[in-house]
Amino acid sequence: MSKIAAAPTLEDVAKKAGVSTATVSRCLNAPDRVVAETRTKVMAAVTALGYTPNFAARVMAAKRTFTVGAIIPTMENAIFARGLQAFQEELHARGYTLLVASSAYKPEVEEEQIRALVARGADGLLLIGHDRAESVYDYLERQSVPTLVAWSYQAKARVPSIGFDNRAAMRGLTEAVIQRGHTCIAMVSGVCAGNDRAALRVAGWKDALLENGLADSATRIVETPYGIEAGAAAFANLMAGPIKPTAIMCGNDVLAVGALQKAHEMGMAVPKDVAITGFDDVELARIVTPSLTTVQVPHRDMGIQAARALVDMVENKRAGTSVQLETSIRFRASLARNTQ
Amino acid sequence: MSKIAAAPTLEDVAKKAGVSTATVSRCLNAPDRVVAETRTKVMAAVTALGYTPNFAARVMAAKRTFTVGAIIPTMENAIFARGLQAFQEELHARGYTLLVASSAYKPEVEEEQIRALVARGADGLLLIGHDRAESVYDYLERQSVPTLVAWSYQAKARVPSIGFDNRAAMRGLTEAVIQRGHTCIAMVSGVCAGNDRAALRVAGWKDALLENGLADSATRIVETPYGIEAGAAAFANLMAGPIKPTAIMCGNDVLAVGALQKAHEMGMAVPKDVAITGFDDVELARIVTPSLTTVQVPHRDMGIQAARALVDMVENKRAGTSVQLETSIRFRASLARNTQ
DNA sequence: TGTTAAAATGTAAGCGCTTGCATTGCGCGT
DNA sequence: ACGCGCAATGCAAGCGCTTACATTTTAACA
Repeated sequence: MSKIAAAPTLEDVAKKAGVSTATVSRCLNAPDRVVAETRTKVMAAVTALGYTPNFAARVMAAKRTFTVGAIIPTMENAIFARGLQAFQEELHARGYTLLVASSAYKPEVEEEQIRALVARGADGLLLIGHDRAESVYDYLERQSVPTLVAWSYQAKARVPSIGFDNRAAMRGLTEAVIQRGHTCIAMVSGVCAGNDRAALRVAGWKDALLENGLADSATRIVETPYGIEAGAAAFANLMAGPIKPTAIMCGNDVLAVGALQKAHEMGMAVPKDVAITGFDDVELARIVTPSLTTVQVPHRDMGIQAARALVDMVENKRAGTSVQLETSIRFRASLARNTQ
Repeated sequence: MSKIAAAPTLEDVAKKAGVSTATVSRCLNAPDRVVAETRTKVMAAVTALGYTPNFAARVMAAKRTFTVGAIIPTMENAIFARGLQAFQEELHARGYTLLVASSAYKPEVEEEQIRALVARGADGLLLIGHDRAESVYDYLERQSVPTLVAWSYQAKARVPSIGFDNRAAMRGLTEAVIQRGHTCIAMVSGVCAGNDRAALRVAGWKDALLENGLADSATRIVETPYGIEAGAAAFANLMAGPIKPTAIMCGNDVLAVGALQKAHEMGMAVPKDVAITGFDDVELARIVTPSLTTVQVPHRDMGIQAARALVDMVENKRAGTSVQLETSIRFRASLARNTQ
């Protein structure tokens, strides 16, 4: 008659190995503080019982989880995947586990996720972008959870960040478009509220337009939620007016792909009839036809540096310093070499 | 002089509200067991202190986490994203949190992740596909963690599954290709070891070939890791021989997109020179040019049903029953309507 | 061989919460 | 006005682990 087999505990292992629970614990966490012979006995008991330490108990006792949390706006598309992958690999190499949650671009969901991750004892947190309620930062401070921002660099922000200058990057790309002879340059932006990346990209686009005397272009902007369909709709919207832009710059690659699709559907040739650009350089940008001119972001490098910085903040209780990374433009088929 | 503000605990709240910790706990977990006046006091204290319950402590005491874990082979591409999204939405609606980990298609990583999730107290687990070491199932049984498999349906398997018949689906698609007049039909498969979906898709492809007297085609198969590049290389590989297949069927859409790219690069027209098919019907399949003929999988439905089934298993300690879902073929441009 | 310090191990006090059970307080019937 | 039953609250025992401190063992030295 087998009794209900509750998962074995440290104590079970200790009993089986004929030692104290403290010794078993040390065996697992600091093997060199235990003599080889004992260690062997204990390990045998662990294996025999199929013991797995209870994480919650360990956390409670040790007040460390070796877990860091990341909250990203979306998992549906690959924008954050590559960087996050690198982040998690680097974390893993340093003995940390990554927990990921997604906020669906909703501030209130993000806040909920932050609390969930903190409650779960995350030793540190990675957030995307700076733009969120001050109260969130207050909370994080009170809970003293080291926090780092990625995908956006802002020197004077409340928490350190590892990222790039979204504004300058977008300005650079816009200048390139202008150089190609375009004068009517519209923009499809993601939702800017609560999203500094989106807002800064719009700002960069405007910067370039104004500097080049294209102020009238600067009103031709549509803001739309994230998604291919949304990008398509926005494109149609911009093309509906009497004056059709000759270039459509999108706040991210996903929107740009939508625009590309819609252009195709509407029988407009890209880049002949209209040039289209994206931002992020996700894998998709190379795959679509025509391939997409976009801003290349150092995803992996960002992920790795973020991991290092965050672990440093966690382990040495240091404040953490911001790092600005460089972006570059990837010229591809969706923007003509020369319009004129 | 402010002392180091440790995060507030239940006791702090209790003290501030002038009640016992038990009352505060009940306020949070069973508000109706506490009289309104007290509840107000307690809630005020909670807010004032910015209290967040310590999850680990709660888990230890209650032995329930209201968390379920899912381990998917990859996050890099969208194959599992849609289904997982639905899974998590349904879970959320039922008061559960989803923790996701990815195994990079490596069995040993998967096992590690399973242990990590179990140690973290996951009340239930969602795994992709049935094919893994028996010892893993032994472990799960001993820890008595309800487990469900998705993306593959196998009635006689050790744990219940919500999925579809990969073999029959692939056979159906292959038959459609044969009907189009193709006789030299090669396959690019994902790695089959430890991946029943991949293996079953290959089996389905072979079934159709053999039934239609195309046995010689059945040797024209390349197995390759997951990824667009890998798909491209596999395509080139298959086209390198003296006899060029007129149709290339891929084990998933990502490989198919790679094949598509390579065909383009090699100057082969799709579907005129070579037809290409995928499997999964991810968003990408509609976006590439030409769009991809593929097997549509009921991602969202699968996710929702999986969530319901798993929660049922967790809450009612029921064994859980398997459900088979239907797939259908999405005919698109990459497979000619009629070759002859 | 006796001392003593260092190494190995054991003891037991929590970590912050939930919950069974004991206690208190209240409204009601008589 | 009294006792009853039930609702509201408090008390305190863990949950499984880590770790400071106490104790025992070992080994090294005179």
